[in-house]
Amino acid sequence: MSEYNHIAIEEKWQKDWKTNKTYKATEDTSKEKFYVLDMFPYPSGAGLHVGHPLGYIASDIYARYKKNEGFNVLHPMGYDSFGLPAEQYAIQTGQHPAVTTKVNIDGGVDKQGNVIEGYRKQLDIMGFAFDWDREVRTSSPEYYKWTQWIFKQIFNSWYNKNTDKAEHIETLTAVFEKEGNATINAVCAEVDAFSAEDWNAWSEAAQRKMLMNYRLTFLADSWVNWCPALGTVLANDEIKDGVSERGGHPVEQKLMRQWSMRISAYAERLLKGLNEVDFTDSLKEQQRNWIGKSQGASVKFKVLSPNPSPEERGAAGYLTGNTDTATLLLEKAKVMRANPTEAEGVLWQHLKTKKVANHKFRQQHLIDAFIVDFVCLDKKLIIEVDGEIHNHQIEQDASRTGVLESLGYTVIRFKNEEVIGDVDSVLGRITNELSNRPSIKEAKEVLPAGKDSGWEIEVFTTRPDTIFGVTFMVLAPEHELVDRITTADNKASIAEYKTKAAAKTERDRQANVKDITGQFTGAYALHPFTAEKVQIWIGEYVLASYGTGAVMAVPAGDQRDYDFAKHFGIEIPNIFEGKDISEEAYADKDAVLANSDFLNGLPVKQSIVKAIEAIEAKGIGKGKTLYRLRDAIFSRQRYWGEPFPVYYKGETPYLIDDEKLPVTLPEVDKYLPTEEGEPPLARAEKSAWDVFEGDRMEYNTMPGWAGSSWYFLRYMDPNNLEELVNKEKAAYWNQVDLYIGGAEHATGHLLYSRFWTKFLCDMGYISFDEPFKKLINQGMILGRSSFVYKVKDENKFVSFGLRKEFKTQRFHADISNVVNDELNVEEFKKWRSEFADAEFILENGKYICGSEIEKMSKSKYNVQTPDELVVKYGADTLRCYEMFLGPLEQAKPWDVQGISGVNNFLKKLWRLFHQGEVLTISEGEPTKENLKSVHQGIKKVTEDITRYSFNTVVSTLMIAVNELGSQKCNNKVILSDLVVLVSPFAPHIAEELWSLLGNTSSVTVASWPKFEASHLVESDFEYPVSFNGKMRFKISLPITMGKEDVEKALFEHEKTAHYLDGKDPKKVIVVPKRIINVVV
RNA sequence: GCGGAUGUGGUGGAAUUGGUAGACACGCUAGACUUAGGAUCUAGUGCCGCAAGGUGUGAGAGUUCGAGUCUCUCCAUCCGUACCA
Repeated sequence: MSEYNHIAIEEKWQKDWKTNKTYKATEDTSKEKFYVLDMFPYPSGAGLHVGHPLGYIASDIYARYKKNEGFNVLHPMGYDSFGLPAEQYAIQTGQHPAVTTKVNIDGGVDKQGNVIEGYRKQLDIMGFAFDWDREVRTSSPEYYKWTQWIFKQIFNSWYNKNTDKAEHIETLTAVFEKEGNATINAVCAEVDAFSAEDWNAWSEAAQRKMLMNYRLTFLADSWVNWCPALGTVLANDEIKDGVSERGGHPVEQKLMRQWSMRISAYAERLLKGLNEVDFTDSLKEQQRNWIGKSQGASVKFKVLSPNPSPEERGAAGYLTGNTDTATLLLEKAKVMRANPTEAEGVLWQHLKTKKVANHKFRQQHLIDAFIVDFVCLDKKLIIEVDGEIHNHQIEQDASRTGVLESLGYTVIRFKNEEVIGDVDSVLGRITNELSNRPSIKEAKEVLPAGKDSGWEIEVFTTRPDTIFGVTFMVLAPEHELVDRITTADNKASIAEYKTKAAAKTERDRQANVKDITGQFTGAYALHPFTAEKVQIWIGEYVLASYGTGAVMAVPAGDQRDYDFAKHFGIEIPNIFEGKDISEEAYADKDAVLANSDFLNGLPVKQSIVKAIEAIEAKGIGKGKTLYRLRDAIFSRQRYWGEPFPVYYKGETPYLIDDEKLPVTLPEVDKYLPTEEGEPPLARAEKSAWDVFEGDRMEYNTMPGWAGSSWYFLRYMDPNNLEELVNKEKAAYWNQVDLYIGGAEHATGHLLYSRFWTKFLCDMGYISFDEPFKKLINQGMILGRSSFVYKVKDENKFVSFGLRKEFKTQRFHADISNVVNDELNVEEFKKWRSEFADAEFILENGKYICGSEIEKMSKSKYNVQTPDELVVKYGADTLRCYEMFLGPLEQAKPWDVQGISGVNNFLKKLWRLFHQGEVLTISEGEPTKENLKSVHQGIKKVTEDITRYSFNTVVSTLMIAVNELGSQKCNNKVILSDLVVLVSPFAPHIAEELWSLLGNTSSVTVASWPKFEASHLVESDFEYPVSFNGKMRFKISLPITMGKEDVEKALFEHEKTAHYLDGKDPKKVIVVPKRIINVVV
C-alpha cells in the first residue's frame, strides 16, 4: 500500500475485531474495572447524523485509553426502543412497532420501500469498541420482564422515614396488625388513624385500599393533559399554545386514575446525593431547582365569619355568630369549653351522647354576638345554666334572651343546683321541650359543620420572620375556600374574576406576569399575633398548584406582595430597621426586624427560628420543608410500552406472579384507544394475552423512562434469566465511572434513574445508591442552514443581496443543492417541483443563499450524515475531526471544510512509516530529539484525555507527527509509542500501523506509553525578557543559573540597554524557568 | 426576573496553578512542482504602520513586578427555569 487507503484498512480491522471479539468484556476480578457508558439512543428511522456520534466518540476514546492503561473496561451499547414515533408510524401504516423498530436497528426495508441501513451498521462503521454481546433493547420481553419485576418491588414497598429507606410492605402490615398506623412514620398520602382492631377487621380489599396510601407506586386520581382527539395523555412539553404539538388538537384537564411513583419520598436524598457526584454545576443546579426545596413554616390564619344575609340569619346554621368579631368570641368560647363549671360538665356528659331524644347539642356555641351554654340547632333550643353571676345580671340576660328569641330560638334556663341535684328531671324537661318543637332540617347551612373554630387558611412561607408585616392574604382563584368566604356583595365580582382567570391558558397567565390583578373577597382573616383584621384577596399571582395555594402577603418583604399592595392601595408597613421601602420591597435576608413585637432588633436568620418557635407554641403551625418535586405519573394510554404486571379483581389491583413474567404485549387490531377512550391494550382479546388474570388486566403501559431508568444495571449481566443482575457482578462493575450524553435529560432520565438506583439499593439488590459517578453532557453540533427568498405573491426568487428590495418570504433550501452559498437552481427546482417554473433573480450571475447556524434537523434540510464523510475520508478522520472541532461540552457549528486538515494529519502519520510503497521502519536507537517529541506528546495526551480535553489531544498528536516528520524519524521505538497514543482516536489506522511494526496482538491491549521526564530535561531555558510586563526579547540561559547570575547576564545583553533607555531598573523579577521582568 | 454558562484573529479554537496571547487547524496571500489542481511541498498571515514602533482577549475600573486568567461594575449571546410564596 503506497497511499493511506482508509477504506481497505477500516474494513479489514472492523472484520478482525468482530471475529476476534476484541471488545468483549468479562468479569476479570484480577483487574480494576472501569465502566464507560453512553446514553443509549432511540432508534429512529431517520438514522444518525453527524451530531449523534459525538458523545459516542468521546466515550469510545476514553474507554480505549482506560483499556490501554490496564483497566478492565465495560463499554456497552443498546437501544431505548419503546416510544412514540414507532407507535405513530404503526397507527399510520398498520405495521407492528416491533417490526419497524427492528428494521431501524438491524436494517431492512420500510413500508414505502426505502432501504434503511439501521443504527447498528451506522455505529459499526465508526469503529466503536462496544461489547455487542451485552446489547439490551428496552422493548424486548427478556429485558422488560425485569422492568416489570422492578415495578413489582416498588409496588411492594413503602418509605419508612425513621430508617430513611424504602422497606418491604410486610414490615408495614406487621405493624398495622399489632398497633394500627399511629406509630408509623411514612411518606404517604394523608390517612386517618386506625387501630390494629380496625385493620384486622377490614376486608382484603379495604386493607389493600389503605396500603395504596403507602406504596411507593400507587394508583391515584391525577390531573392530566388529556387530548381527546389523540386519545392520550400528553406531557407538558407536548403542548404548545394550549393545543397538542402534533396535529394541533385541543387539550383539556382531566382527572384520571393513574399509577404514580412516589419519587417525592426521595426528594431529600436526591438533593443530598448531588454532593457526591461529579456533574456540572449547571446540571446540579437544574436538578436542585427541579426538586425545589424551600424551608420555612406553615401557618394557619383563622377566617373571620362573613356577615350572613338576612335569610341566612333567619335559618339555623351551625356557626351562627353574626359579626366579623365572631372569631374573637369563638376564642373565648374555646376557653369556656375547656373550663366548664361543675353543673355544665354534668349536663354536657348527658347531652353530648345524644341520649336526649337523639338530638345533637353543641356546647358554648356562638349565636349572634352571644355565647350560649348549650344549643340544639335543629330545634332552635338554647339551654343556659346559670351560676351565681347571673343573679347580678338579670337585666343583661333578659335583653340577651330577647335577641335570641327574635332569631327564633327558645331559651330555657336551669340553675346550677337543679342540674347537680336532679339531672334526670332537667333532662326530662329538655326532652319534653324538644319534642314540642318542629325540626328545621331544611335549614340551609351558612357554614359547613364539623369544625368548631370555623375556617382556616393555611399558608406556607419561607419568611415566617416577616409575619408582623402581613397586611393581607391572597388565595389562588381556584382555592376551595374562595366561594365560601366571599361576602354577598363581593360574590359577583369574585365570580367574574374567577371566570376570567379560568378562561386564560397557563401560557396567557405567564405572559402577563407584569399585569397586577386581584379581587377582594370581602372576608377577613385574623392575624394570629396582633389579632388585627387582615383582608383576604384572590389573585392570579398565587398558584393553586404550589404550597397551599394561599399566601400571607408581606408587602415590605416581597416584591410581588409590594406591587399588589401598591396597586390596590393596601398599606405597606415597614418591618425592617433602617431599610428604605418607599420604592420597592426589601427582600434580602440581611435585615434586622422592627415593628415586629418579640422579633424587634433580631436579624432575619434568628427571627426565623424564633418566629417558628412562637408559631409552634401557639399551635397555629409549624416549621416545614416544602419540595416542588411532584410524584411522577407512571401510566401512559399507549401501546408501545411495557405492560404492567397487574390485574384487577373489581377495583383492586393485584400483581402477576414472578413465574409468569414477562407479561408480553398482546396483539391488537389497531394501535388506537377504544371507542370508550380506554387505552389500546383494552382492544386485545382475552386470548391475546399470554397472562390474563382476575376481571381484567391493567390496560395502561409504562412511560418511556421506565426502561431507561435501570438499563446500566442490565449491561452488567444482560442474559441473566434468574435475576435483574447478579449481585457479585453488580458489585464488581458497580457505578458508571463515566457517563456521556445529552443535556436534555438533565431533569427527567437522570432524576428517575437516580431514584430507582436508590430504591434498588435500599432493597439490597445493589450496593450503591448513585448510578453515575461522573457525567458529561456533550454539546450539540449545529448545522448551517441555507435559505432562498421568494417574493410574496409572485413565483419569483431573489438572491440574498437583493432580498431587501422586495417583500420576501424565507424558505430552507436543501444544503445538498448549495455550494459555497451558491444555489444550484436546477437541482432546487427538481427538489421543489412546485417552483419548477419560478423565476430566479441572480446577482453577479449567481443565486446566493442566506445562511444561519441552527440546530441540525431534518425539517431544516441542514443535516450532515456521517456516512458520506466516512466513505470520503474514513471513520478515523471523522472521529478525530469531531473531537478537533472544540471542547466536548460546547455547542459547535458543523463545517466540513476543516476536515481536510485532520485527514492530512492521518496521511502524514501514514507517511512516517512509508516512503512511496516501501515500509521504512528502522530499528536502532532513537535520537534525543525524537524522544523529546514523543514524550512531550505522551505527557500532554495523557493529561488532556484525563481532563476530557479531546480537541487539544488531536492538536498535540498533530504537533508530534509534524515534528517527527521534519525529523524524518522512522524509529520503531518512537513510532510504537506514537501509534498507541493515536489509537484511541483513530483505531483502524493505528491497528494497521501497529501490525506493520511487527506486533501480532491488537493495539487495543498495548500498554499506554510511560512518560519519562528525563527526555524533556534541557540544560538551557530561553527566558522571555519583559520590561514593565511587555515581552521584548529572549535570552537563553542555563536552567541551573541563580537569580543573581541571571540578572548579571541580562544586563550584559546588548538589547537590555536599549529598553532601559538610560534609566536605572527599579526592580528585576526572575522567576526560574518562567520569565524575567524588569521594572523601569 | 432568577439560575448556569460563554465572550480571544476572517473562521473553529489554544493558553491546566496569574508568567512569551493567538498553539493546532481551516481560510487567505505568495512561491515551487505540474497539461491541470478541490493533489503535494515551501514561506507568510491579530490589527495599525514602509519601518522603528504602537496596539490588542466584550466595555470600564481595581489588585499585582506581571491579568485572557483574580476582584468589582456594566454590556452581549446561549442554555435552563419561571409569579415557587
